[in-house]
Amino acid sequence: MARAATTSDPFNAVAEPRRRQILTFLAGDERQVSEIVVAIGLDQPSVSKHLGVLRRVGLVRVRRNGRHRLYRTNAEAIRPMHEWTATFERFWRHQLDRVKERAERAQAGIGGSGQR
Amino acid sequence: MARAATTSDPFNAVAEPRRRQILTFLAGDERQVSEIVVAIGLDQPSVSKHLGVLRRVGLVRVRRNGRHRLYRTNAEAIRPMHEWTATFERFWRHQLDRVKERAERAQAGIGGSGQR
DNA sequence: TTGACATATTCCTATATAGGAATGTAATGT
DNA sequence: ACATTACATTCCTATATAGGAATATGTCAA
Repeated sequence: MARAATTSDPFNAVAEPRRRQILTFLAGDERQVSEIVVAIGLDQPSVSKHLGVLRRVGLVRVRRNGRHRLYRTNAEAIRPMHEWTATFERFWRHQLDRVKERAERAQAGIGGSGQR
Repeated sequence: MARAATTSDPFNAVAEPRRRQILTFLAGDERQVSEIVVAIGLDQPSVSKHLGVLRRVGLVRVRRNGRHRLYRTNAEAIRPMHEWTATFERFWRHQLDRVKERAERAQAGIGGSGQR
């Protein structure tokens, strides 16, 4: 089997760095495609294709205005990823505590466990 | 250009649902590969390959114990993703506020803006 | 209608999988 | 040494890009 489609879910869509850039750029205000092209530094067709992927998974919303299309990040769609990563928060806090403890033991001259 | 390697960064590594499952499973305790195989329901070689990807991007740590290898999630490596998604938190709060406002206006019988 | 502008879509190709099958390798018991 | 257990790695194939080039579509202006 090949890798899952970039349009299968937000996790796959944001795996591409350019798309993360675009989402950041579109987080605050609506922008037209030509502005995104300038900001990201990719050619227009590539930007449109990335926007297509982001739109299919609901990470951006579009609105037409004359010949322009105004895109904006749909932050709500990022929330599930935030929540998934949040489930690990208590674990990285624990890890930091263990590092701190180890440093304190070293300070006290007790010596390390030697676990590589 | 093809898609970036799954080993290029954590974002690409967690795009695969099975790898997210594995990270969740390994978040609390060390587990040996055979336990992961049972828990995830994939065959052993596939699990080993996923673990290899996760290891290369630093999302898991391994330790040998006799013939077993004990894997554990390295939560610290998930933190950058948590922080990236967190930059959108204020925007989804705004969105929720706007939805709420709209609902309140509708309740008051003022009517919507009609913006589709 | 014709032209210009803004954006989307199609075609093409090199690349990177994900999983299945088969095999390689390290550690332990006898 | 040999069988066994526990994993990792290699080989194979169908699939899905990402970007570049070219083209199509949609909108407004005269």
